[in-house]
Amino acid sequence: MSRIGIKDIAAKANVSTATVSYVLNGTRNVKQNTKERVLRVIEEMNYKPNDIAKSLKSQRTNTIGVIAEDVTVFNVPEIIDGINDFADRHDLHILLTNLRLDKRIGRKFDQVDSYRKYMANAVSDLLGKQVEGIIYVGVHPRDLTGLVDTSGKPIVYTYCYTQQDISIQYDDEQAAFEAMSYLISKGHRRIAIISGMMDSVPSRMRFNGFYKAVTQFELPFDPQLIKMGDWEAKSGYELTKELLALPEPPTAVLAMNDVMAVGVLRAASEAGVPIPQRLSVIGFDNREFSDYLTPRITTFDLPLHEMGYRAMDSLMRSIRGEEVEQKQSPACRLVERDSVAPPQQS
Amino acid sequence: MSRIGIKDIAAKANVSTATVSYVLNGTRNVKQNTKERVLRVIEEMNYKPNDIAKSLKSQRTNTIGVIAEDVTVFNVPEIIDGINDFADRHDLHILLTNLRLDKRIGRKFDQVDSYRKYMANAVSDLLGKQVEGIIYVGVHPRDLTGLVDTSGKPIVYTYCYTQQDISIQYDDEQAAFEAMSYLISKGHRRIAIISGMMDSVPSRMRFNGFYKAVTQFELPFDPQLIKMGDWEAKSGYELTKELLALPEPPTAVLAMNDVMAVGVLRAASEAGVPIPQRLSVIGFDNREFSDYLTPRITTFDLPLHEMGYRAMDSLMRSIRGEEVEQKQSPACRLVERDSVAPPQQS
DNA sequence: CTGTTAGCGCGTTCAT
DNA sequence: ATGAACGCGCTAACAG
Repeated sequence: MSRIGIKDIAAKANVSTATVSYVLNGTRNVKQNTKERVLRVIEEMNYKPNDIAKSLKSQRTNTIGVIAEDVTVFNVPEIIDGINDFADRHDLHILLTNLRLDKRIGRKFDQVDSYRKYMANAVSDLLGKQVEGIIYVGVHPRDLTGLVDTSGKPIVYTYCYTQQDISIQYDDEQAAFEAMSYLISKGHRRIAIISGMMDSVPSRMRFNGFYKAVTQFELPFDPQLIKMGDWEAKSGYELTKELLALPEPPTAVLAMNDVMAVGVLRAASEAGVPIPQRLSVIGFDNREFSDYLTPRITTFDLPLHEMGYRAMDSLMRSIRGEEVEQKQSPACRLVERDSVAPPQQS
Repeated sequence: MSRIGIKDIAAKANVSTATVSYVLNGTRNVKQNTKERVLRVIEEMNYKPNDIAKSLKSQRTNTIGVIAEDVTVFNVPEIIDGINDFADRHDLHILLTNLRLDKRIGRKFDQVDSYRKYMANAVSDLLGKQVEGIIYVGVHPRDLTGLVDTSGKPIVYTYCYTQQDISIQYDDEQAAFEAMSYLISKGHRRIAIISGMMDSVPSRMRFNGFYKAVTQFELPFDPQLIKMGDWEAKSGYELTKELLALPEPPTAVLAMNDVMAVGVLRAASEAGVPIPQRLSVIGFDNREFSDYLTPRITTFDLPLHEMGYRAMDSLMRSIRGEEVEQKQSPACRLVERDSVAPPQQS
């Protein structure tokens, strides 16, 4: 199946290749007569121009490289969807590199050396393919400064960030503050928090939001209500058992992700503590399952699609040489369900 | 800007471009001396060959087009991960097209005309980019015969199929049969099934597996135990209420997906029927949340990674002109958890 | 055996 | 409306 080229068309239509090119791209006026003839031949021969050759001359590939740390982690597909949404509207193509970090190194993000080479290879491949820019999609918000060298090509980070590039990451602190405000508006004063690990930036930022609410609303600050988890259900379970064993247990728990909220539910159920009547729970991430649990848990939805879309938008602006805001933080959105109620009068 | 080309290297190293090319590709012997000099200059100038130009000449892009019906649907990321796994090992690149069907048309897969144009565009774009083959990743197993024309380029379907191309789809019938065998081995004889909609091929195949077990193990066939759901939790909930209201309710329920199993759990809980003591439940898909529910539900894991990996393997064989099995059906795997127990003696 | 020259792949675009 | 140069790297043919 030797592909038919522009010169086959030119020959059959009795014109030069230049004319065919002009007809195809509307780059210049062509007599209606010949134009139609050319178009007809193109149709007949089912001709498709070769974008590779076109790119070589035009120096444009209309292709963006996307490096995803791991497409199987829950936040990534929605971000890619946002990227595609933008790409569709602007006739851009996506060259996807999946680092498969979760499969290859698990959660050991601190062991940078174990994946630095994957990143370098990915970038190198993408640059070789002449992508016009790169979007880096993390699986865990963290500082990646100095890890990736794109030799000058624009790059935008999302779900992570660096000190010197454009990055898009939702506002952790604001979301935690809003969660607290919501619980407080329902009448809660004794609110516990189950955080992620404190070596994680979002953990600390969400804790800041928590603490800001504590001071701003003048809640009693009780260190016993502050528990450090590890993002997994089991830690939510165990820390909730501790909380419920307190002489004066909290009336509400803010879990920093929905997975740990699962543990909260389990511990409460085992202890015979009904949710939300005696304990309110609020999660984070709006994972699909948060709607399947009993009770359905109130949580925060992440602006993942928007992050992908804005990453593309920012990248394209950057490619065009426009000024782009370095840090963008779209807001999370409260999803009210059944796991929060006013505290019981006692 | 990586404006530097092979001739810049050649100039600086005082050799011809041919020599540089030979050094880079090891296509011919080059004197150790000059080779080192060239390599040094390449290093110094941080030169990266332009794959676009290379592809134009070599007629090979090492790029595979992947068309995903919707990357945000649960089965797709794992399949893509399998595709990437293979691609990594064979130095292939992935040009990803996300049709976004779930967002654009929802579940109305029968309305082919509403998305035929998206498919055609996707294929056309990919062919223009000179991909060496295409993998089509569905979100719902169904027959796509006649929808996609790749003008001769190899294509492999996964999580769906056509009458004339290679396709990889797990074995629905076998899985349903195994689910039944498992329940029967636990002592169940009165087993209900909550199917998906019967206009769906996998529904019918799983039903075949169910029925095969009924006859093979000589179970009483009671049409009241056969319920048709619509894949959503609500239908699982309502149909289970009907089942529990039966004069002689089933001791086990086979739900054709985990989402409907959520409904089963809810209905049982409301009716005060403990699971698994008085009702065993088995799901399908091994969705993440199936491990977070109470009780954790027993289900079937789908070989998604393997499907992606094998799709790539088959595609590459096909590209090389080798004979490839047209239909491949990797097996699903039982995941034993807490929602199945022997039936209560009554 | 090592290195060079020149044409090619495929479409774009300038000068004629 | 056309011929021919061009983009960038590969490679056949040729020279030393």
